Amino acid sequence: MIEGLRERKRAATARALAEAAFDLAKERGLDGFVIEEVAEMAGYSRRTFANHYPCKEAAVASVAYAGIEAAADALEEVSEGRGLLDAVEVALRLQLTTTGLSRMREVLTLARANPSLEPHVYHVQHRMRLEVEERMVAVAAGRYPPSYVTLLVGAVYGMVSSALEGLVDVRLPGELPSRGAVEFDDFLTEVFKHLRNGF
Amino acid sequence: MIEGLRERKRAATARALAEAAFDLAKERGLDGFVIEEVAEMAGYSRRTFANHYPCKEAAVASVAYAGIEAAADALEEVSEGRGLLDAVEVALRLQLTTTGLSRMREVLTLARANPSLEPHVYHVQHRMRLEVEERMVAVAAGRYPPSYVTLLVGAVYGMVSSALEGLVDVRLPGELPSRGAVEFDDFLTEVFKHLRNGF
DNA sequence: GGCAATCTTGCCCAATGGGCACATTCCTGT
DNA sequence: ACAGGAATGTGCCCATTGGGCAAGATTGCC
Repeated sequence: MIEGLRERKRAATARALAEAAFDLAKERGLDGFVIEEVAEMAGYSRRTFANHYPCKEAAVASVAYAGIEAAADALEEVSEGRGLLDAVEVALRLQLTTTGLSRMREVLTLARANPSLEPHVYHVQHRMRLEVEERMVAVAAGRYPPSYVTLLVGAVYGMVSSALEGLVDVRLPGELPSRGAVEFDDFLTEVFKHLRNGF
Repeated sequence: MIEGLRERKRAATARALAEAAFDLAKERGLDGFVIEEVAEMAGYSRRTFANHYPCKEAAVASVAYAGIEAAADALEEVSEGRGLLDAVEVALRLQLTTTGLSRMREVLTLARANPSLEPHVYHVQHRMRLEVEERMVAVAAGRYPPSYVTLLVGAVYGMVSSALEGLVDVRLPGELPSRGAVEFDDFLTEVFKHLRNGF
C-alpha cells in the first residue's frame, strides 16, 4: 500500500509485459511467438523481459494472479463480528467475481493446449493461496490460532481448485455469458456446506 | 499395470535421468550442473534427456512423484466395508510413510533454495492429486457421486499441502529421525478431524 | 540539489529446445 | 512365427534463451 513510485513502475512494466505475452499466446498460441516480440509489443527490450520473468510461460501464467487485493480488503472489513468461515466466504466470492475467475479460466484453457504452461499456472495458484493465507492469519490473530486458519484456507483452495479444473471445459457459445459464474456460485455454496458440516 | 516392456523401459530411463538430476542438484545446487552432465551420469545422451523432460527443473521435481501406487492399491483393498473417509485416511497415511513424504520434503527444501524449481514442484503435487482423485472416483463409483469425491480429495490435498510447506523448515539433527513423521501423523489426525466434523 | 539504490538496455556467449533423419527395439495382426 | 508399424535413443544442427557485466537513466532519501 505504501509502495513508492519506484515499485509501482516496476509492477507496471511487469504487468505490461505479462499482458503482452498473454495476448500473443491467445492469438498465436504459446509457441507462435518469441520473447523478443513480447518485449517489443510492450515497448521494452528482450533483456528487460528477462529481468522480470524467467520465461514466456511464467509471464503468461502471471496474469491469473488477480483479485487478491479486492479479496484482502473485503476480508478485513467483513471479518468484524463474524465467524471466520463467513468472512472467508464473502472474500472468496468477491475475489472470484472480480476478475480472478475469468482470467484463471482463460489461462487454464491456454494451459490445456500448452502443457508447458501448467507448472506455472499451479505456481500462481499456490502463490495466491499463500498470500490469502498470510492476510487471513493476520486478520484472525487473537481469535483463531494460525494453524487453524492455515488448514481452513488449505481446504478452501483445495476444493476450489477442483472446480477450476472442471471450468475449463465449459464452452457455451449460445448461453448467457454469466452461466459459468452462476454454476460456480452454486459450487461455492456446496464447498462451504462441507466446510461447516464436514463430509 | 498391464504395461508392456516398452513402457516400463521408458519409465526406467525417465526415472534414471530424474534421479541423476536430483542427486546432482542436492550436491551442487540446481545451477551447479548442466543437462549434459545429468545425461552422462545416467548413461544417456543430452538429446534423450530432452525427450523426457523439458528442463532440469522438471526432472528434479519429478522425483517427488512417489508413493502413488502403494496408496492406490491400499485404497482398493480397504475401501470395502468402510466409509470413504476412513479409506482415504488409510491410503494417505500409507502414501506418505512409504517414500512420498521424505522425497517431497527434500524436493521442497531444494525449491526453497532455488525458486525456479517451485512451479514444477507444485505441478507434481497437482498431478499426484489428480491421479489419486481419478482412482478414488473409480473406487467409490456407485457409492459416492464423483463431485463429492473430487471435493473430498481437494480438501485433503489442500490441507496436506499446508503441512508440507511447514515441514521444510524442520531440521532436527539431534532428534530421532522419525520426529518429522510423528509430528506429521498428529497433523493428519487433525486434518481428518476437520474433514469429519467441519470447521 | 546531490548521493545511493534501482531499473533499463546493449553486448555477449554458453546452455537449451526442438526439428529432422536414422538405427534399434518392441508390439500387433495375420 | 514373422513382417510391418510404432515408439525410443541418438547425432547433427541452429534459432532461442538466460544471465553476467557495465553504462546510462530514473527515483527516493537526506
